[in-house]
Amino acid sequence: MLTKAEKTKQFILETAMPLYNEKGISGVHIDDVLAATKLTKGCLYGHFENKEDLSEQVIDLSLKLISDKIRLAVSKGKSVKGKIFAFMDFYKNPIQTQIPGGCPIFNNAVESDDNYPLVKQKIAKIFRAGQEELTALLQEGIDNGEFTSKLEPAVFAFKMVAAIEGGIVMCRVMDTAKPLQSLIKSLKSEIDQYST
Amino acid sequence: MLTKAEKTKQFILETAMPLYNEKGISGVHIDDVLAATKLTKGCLYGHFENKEDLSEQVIDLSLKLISDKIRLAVSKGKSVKGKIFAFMDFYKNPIQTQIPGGCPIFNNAVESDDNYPLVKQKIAKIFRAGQEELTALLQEGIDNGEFTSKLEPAVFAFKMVAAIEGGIVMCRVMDTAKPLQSLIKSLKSEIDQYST
DNA sequence: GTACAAATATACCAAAAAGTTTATTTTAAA
DNA sequence: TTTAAAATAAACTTTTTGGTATATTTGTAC
Repeated sequence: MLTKAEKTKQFILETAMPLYNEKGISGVHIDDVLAATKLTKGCLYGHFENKEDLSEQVIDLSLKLISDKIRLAVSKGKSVKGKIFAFMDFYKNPIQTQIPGGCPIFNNAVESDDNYPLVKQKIAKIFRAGQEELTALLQEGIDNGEFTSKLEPAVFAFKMVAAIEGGIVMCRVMDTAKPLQSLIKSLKSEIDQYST
Repeated sequence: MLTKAEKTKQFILETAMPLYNEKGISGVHIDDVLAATKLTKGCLYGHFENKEDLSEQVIDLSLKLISDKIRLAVSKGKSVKGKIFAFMDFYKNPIQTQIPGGCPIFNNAVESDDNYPLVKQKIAKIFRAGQEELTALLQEGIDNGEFTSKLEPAVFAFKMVAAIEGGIVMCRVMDTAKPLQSLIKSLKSEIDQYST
């Protein structure tokens, strides 16, 4: 069981998470976190060394959370095609995202690439691992006969993730989920064309 | 001819542009702009009311600049297909972007969607106009017989922009241009499949 | 039930960042 | 060529933000 201190720390991290996802690292101030948690400075600094420490742990948590959820969603698919479709469906709603503010992987990617090399490296690792897993999954689909060998696993994996992540941002800005939903339909029908 | 004051203002805007594109609105400080321009506060505040004023004008300039460049690139295409390919090729290098730091439309989209409603609305307008133009262009290709009517203009327009913009971010974080280049190749071959 | 950990309240400090002021110097427009 | 505009230098103010300190209160683990 979690001790009071551990619970409070978790609470801070979870409460700060959407703030960071919405405002970005340089957009979040300690006072924002205090206001959101209704805790005092003394308490917060009892759990975190400084803002950098807090930021790092918040981001780590949001990245872990989203990664776990994606993996879980994908694992529910019965076939390779089912898993790929589950991946796409995971991103169906770009307005109400799992963590408010959009996809934390992508948001952090944009903010970190020129400013936070450590975060950037973490995101790069996630993207690379994700691409490898999706590529391997698609390859498995070819190997087990679900897809024709015309499907290029690495190319499709990249196109799918790039289009969905890009689509989320565009939809969020335009305040409509429709284009992303059409996009997912289109990606699915691409997959269907490669299906045997 | 531009007066000295106008030249200086332009110089400030142009010098600040890559800073804003790399660090974002909340990541840029007046001192950063002063350091980059080697001008003094007195001078800068002689040309801009405050940081908000500066930020707005810098962003407006970067959005105008990139929009103009895209339009120019597209206009060089001889056919509809040529224009679409020119659009894709415009984004061929995600590491060395037109304005250092990636695509300003997209960067601002990510930062503004939860924080800067005015910027968000400007970006939304650009996305909507861009989608309309690309959709119309693709429709023109169907109408003039370049493409088969199997091509869905609006869906493809969205997929193309979303995938390219998402691909830029992913490539920048992973420090490689290759996946985006493969993606563009793949989008071109999609177009070729719809070509008559 | 109490002792210790956790959190509060409050005040404070330091640094960063935004913005102002003014006297002086430079420079380019008329 | 001279005068008005533009830029500098430098000091200063204000506000915001991050962080510290401590005495006191609350709450919970044992």
